[in-house]
Amino acid sequence: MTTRCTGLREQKKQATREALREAALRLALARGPEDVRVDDIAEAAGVSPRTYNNYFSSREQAIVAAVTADREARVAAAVAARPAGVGLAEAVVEAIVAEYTDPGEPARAALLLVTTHPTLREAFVDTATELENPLADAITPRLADTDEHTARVLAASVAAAVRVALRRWLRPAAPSPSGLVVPSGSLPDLLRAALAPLEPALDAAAARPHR
Amino acid sequence: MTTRCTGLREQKKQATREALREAALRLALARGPEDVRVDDIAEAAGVSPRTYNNYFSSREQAIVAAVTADREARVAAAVAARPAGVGLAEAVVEAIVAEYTDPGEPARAALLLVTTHPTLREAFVDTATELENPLADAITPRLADTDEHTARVLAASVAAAVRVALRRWLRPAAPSPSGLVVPSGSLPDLLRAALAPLEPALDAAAARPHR
DNA sequence: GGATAAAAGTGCGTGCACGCAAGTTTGCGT
DNA sequence: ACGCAAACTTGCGTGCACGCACTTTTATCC
Repeated sequence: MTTRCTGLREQKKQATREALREAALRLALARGPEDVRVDDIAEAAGVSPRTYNNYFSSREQAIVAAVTADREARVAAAVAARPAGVGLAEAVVEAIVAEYTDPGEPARAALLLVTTHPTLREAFVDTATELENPLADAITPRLADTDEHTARVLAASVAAAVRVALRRWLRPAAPSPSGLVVPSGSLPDLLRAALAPLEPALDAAAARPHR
Repeated sequence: MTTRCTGLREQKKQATREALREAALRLALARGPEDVRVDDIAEAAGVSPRTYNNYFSSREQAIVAAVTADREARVAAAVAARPAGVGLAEAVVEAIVAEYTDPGEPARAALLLVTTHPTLREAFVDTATELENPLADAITPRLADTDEHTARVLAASVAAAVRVALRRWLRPAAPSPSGLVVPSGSLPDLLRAALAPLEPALDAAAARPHR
């Protein structure tokens, strides 16, 4: 055993993880998220309750994971896939926006469930934190000095900005002091707006500034 | 009741909060953090265990709060206090570095306790998140367009960078692939290094770029 | 191919976070 | 000065996260 377990082992692990995610989401959609016990999820997935806890450290995490799937990996892959010529900021922003745009009909109901329930909202926002590591790995080779730590800081900042955007998106139209209620625009717009302030930092650290 | 409760009420609340912090730290220093029960902290502070939970949502949070006190407010105040002429990036960096430098002897033992124990380390790192709101309020008036949301993003990014620096500081000399172990320098240096990549973003958004 | 080590699953016990519905204190209006 | 409403405290009950020790499964090495 050195670095990679490509065998049946990892395969089964992903299978149970997905079974748990799916079971959690299905039950939450059926009875509402508050009336789902951990034991129910475990039983529906065919594992022990203790095993459930080896995969997810909170009930909400399991439900939300069914919606977010492995978004982090896809974002990281998308950033890595962009040609080296394009600016780092643009690459990151587009990768994230693409990943967070409406995934189509099936997930619609699940997303409504998540956005409706406050506890799930917070868990959903927190999933953006998991972007940090994959994103750091993806942007490291694009930096001027291939500095591990700079990449970490930038990735963490991007993740933080995404969280801000998500919170704003989920905040149901806070009344402004001027009396107007801003209807908090579409998620892609909010993401672009939240990431815009970070673009100078990203391009300043990038290998070849985009102009 | 409008906005401020300046009376005896708020005063007592802060008193119990401090009593809980102090009790938690004292007990943790005495027996080690693992052997401190929530009931003990509550009893030592003279409140019910349930009340303890109204102030802190985890045991670690109470212990760590004794070390961090109300650091967030001081950082925000320090940023607000810097003259308007100086660059935003410099103001923020100096305020944070100043706040995270060695506070002197008394807290030394407590900090050792926190850095020693893994569970407390994580809680300690997480306290940096609380910088977000006060910091956002402090930098809002210094922006070119007094945009609430830009300030939020920048503050969240700064907080994220601080967390990265703290994690790196607490990481006990990870062995590098080249065989060398880097002794992970002093905290002020790490903070400056972590915040450096964000400086372009901060100064780009600032009211008057510092040069 | 069987022995052996690593890893995942499981049962149990403990401490804890938190909702809820009282009881108690504080502050304000008249 | 009195009383009322809001804020804080408390006890209780429930579900849950997680450490620990143990069993079962999987991968590797001779």
